Amino acid sequence: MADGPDIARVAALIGDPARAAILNALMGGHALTASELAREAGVSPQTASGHLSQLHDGGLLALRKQGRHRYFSLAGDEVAALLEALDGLAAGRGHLRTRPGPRDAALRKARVCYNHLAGEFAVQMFDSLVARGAIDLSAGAALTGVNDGVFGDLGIDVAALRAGRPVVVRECLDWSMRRSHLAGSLGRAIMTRLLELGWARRTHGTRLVTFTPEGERRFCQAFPAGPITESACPR
Amino acid sequence: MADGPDIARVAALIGDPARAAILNALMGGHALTASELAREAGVSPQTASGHLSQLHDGGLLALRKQGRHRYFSLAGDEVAALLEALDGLAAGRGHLRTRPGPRDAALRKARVCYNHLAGEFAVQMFDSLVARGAIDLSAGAALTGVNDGVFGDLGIDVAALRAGRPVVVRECLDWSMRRSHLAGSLGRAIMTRLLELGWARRTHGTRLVTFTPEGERRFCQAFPAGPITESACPR
DNA sequence: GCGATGCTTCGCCCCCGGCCGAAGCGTTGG
DNA sequence: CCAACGCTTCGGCCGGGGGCGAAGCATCGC
Repeated sequence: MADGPDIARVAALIGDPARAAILNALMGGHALTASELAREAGVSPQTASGHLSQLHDGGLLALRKQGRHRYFSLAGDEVAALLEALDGLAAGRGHLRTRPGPRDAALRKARVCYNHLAGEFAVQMFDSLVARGAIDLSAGAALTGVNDGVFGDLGIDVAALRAGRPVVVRECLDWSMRRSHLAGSLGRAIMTRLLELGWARRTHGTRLVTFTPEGERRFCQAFPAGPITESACPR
Repeated sequence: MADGPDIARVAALIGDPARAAILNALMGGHALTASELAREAGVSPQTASGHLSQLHDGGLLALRKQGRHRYFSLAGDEVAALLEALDGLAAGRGHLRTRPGPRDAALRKARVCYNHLAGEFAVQMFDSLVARGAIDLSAGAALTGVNDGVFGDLGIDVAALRAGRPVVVRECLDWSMRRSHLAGSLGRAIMTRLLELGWARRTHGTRLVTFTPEGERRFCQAFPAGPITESACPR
């Protein structure tokens, strides 16, 4: 009667409050040390250490030793995508840890999802890229040649990305919107550039991403919303 | 420190072996009674009853009382999609309950995902529909007008589907392939027709879907693979 | 070398939660 | 009405696993 992969093992890993808090903290994209994660989860360093090795053994976390520190991060895009999906389902079922407030609304607009952008802005960007034919979805997400120089204008070397890794573009189901946004190495590169260009800033220790007025204008210019989509941008 | 939905609650629900077995059984799409699910999970009826109320309270299961039976089914597409995503991650991390065998390969080709088709065939169908412009992904998945009469030929009344429910088309990330396949009420309708037309049959108590030689031919004719996609069909 | 810091391992406590036996409740069928 | 059946609730058992204190290893700075 038991066919298919062992769901329970993975789900049980995420199912502990302390471990879930750790994973949630790592959704911010920054690699964090064991002690930082312990603080984040509200448990002692020993306890956190145990949780971290479980998550590592389970394949959910990547580990990089550096001096006397051990930096943990999510094991990859798929893990982040799964956590987003869980977020979505939990939110839809009313399982909230905090009451929805203004902070929540800001998160829906723009936030970090591991290493790329999520939220209304991210969905608009994804749609815009698809609409202009930069991304082809007819046989899995793939980069086409056409992009009207968007990536070049942003200062992103697409050729270098292609060379670097096989998977450049990947879909990730957004938590708040129920739509795909851009993940993969391209998504990562864009997020990086948005911060470098000063269009948006991150709030430390949070997944929150705040666009400057100027940055928002530029963003909407680079990734215009289609006629159907309700725009995340003013006017 | 706690922002966002309560992931742990949902994950913990799935994280128990008995409950995971129950959910897995319900991925077959059929509504099952409490005792059937108890047998499926290998626990006593009392124990199963407890698990079932937890899953129901948690919003993962839908319940329909009928006489002295209680029929349980998955609460919706999103739950099925989450379970598929978990399957994928677990498989990728080598968390398998059974050794991969011929049965496994058959599951990768075609299987049921709650109420719609999944596997290579399903991905090919999705790609084919996108390529011919029947589904528009530029702003979330939506049905266009164009469909070259495919749906009509299959005996599916698209207008009636539109009227019935708001969401007609939805993406679901495939477990074995890492690509989207078609869910939503349209996906459900197509699955139903495939069985009614006798193109494919289900193996009882499994998620397995087997196409007849004739059915496979017809299917590939109705949903031809693009030039890029490696075809699930012979030749 | 020494101590401080970051992290892990060990040992133990303890509680949460899965599990089943027995009993209770509702429905069906005679 | 009673018996059979499906399912749930209650009570108690028990194991797994999270939690921390204390000690053990590494690494860094001096």
